[in-house]
Amino acid sequence: MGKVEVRRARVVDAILAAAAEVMSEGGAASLSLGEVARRMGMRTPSLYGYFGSRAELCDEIFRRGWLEYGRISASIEVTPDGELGEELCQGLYDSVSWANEHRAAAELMFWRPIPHWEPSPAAYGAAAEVVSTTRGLVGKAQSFGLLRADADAEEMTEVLGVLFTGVISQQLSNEPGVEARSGRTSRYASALADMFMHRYGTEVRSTP
Amino acid sequence: MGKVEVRRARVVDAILAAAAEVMSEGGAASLSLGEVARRMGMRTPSLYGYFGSRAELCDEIFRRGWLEYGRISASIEVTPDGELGEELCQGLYDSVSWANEHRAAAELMFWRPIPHWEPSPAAYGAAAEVVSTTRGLVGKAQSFGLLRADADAEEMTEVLGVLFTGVISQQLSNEPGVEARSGRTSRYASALADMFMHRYGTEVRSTP
DNA sequence: GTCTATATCCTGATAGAC
DNA sequence: GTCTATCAGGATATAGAC
Repeated sequence: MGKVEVRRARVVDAILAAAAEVMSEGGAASLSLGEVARRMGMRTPSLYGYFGSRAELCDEIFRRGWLEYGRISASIEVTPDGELGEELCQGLYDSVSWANEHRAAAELMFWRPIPHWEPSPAAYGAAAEVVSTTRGLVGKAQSFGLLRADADAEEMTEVLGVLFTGVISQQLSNEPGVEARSGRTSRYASALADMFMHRYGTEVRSTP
Repeated sequence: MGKVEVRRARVVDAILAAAAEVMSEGGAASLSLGEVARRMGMRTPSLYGYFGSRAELCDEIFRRGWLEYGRISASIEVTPDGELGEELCQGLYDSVSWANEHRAAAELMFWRPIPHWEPSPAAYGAAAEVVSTTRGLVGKAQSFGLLRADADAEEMTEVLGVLFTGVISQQLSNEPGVEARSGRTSRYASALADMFMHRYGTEVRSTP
């Protein structure tokens, strides 16, 4: 990659960061190119040298958001003798924390806050990849005997999707910015993980 | 209530209906008073005779939304010999259907799509009431022996909140308008209900 | 109660000079 | 690449006549 491309990529990063900052403050729909340019010390038309439109900018935030969020999913360690329930609980916490710290991306990823905008098929691919990764982890857990072999892997993946979407949505709408471990999440994260493992796990565990 | 009040209430209803229509089409944040007035055959300033501001209009849609949605929660029948799992599954379907048919209200209720708007404390009371109703149903189910008496009622209520928020969010963001029974919801509604009952129910049931 | 007229400010996007 | 200038339109909200 040549020097110009590096420099260009850096400007793109800066634009995305400024845009995310604006959206985090006033909600995703409050994104305005004028405000982004202002914070960067540029004029609005200059932004069009890097993005074709406001929608393309949203697309890129959405795409990178799923890319980064995917690392959280992937960081759930599935090992033969690990405590899957605790890993899952940790994953819920991490997701909520991530959504707090990346509100702009999270709103675009889990809601549909921008009038007349929806992610392009290309951007949507990044989201699909995360689902696919999750599906892989479920299969792995099954092969290790941590999750019931007779349960439908697709079903478990969908159920996990609902749980993660649920906690993130509640966090963003009810107490944005409140740290996961001190907020409402702490009241149900472990309960959700327990419930999932109780239904789909193989271990018989005592329940209070 | 005098004739003028009746007439006034009817106009208020019509404004709310028009506003909901606009928001349903382009997303909640696409609400514009000009467009509302246009559809009603009025001028924008006339709306200010009924609502003090755009925010107040959102507040009222939010408040009425929770009021109406509360009827779905309340319609989950908890009877001593009823099948609670099936009632819960039906409740999930009904919620998704309701969210589809009342997209404007649902977006305001479960997301935070309008820049710089958040529900007033008064409007939020309607939401709290629904949680309280749910909590009551959980207690009732416990007293009937349908849910474990040794489980925390608050915890179960919170868990249910996450499940309902999760399915509604996924519906609104992934396939708005698609009927619940023919969409993705059909792939996990019963699985979620099963999972909840498996963990918190008293019956021992065979699981495939 | 509803209107016209207006204040004030914002938006995304483009043309073309430098 | 970035700028100035501008287009064409939108928004919420208010003042005051009828």
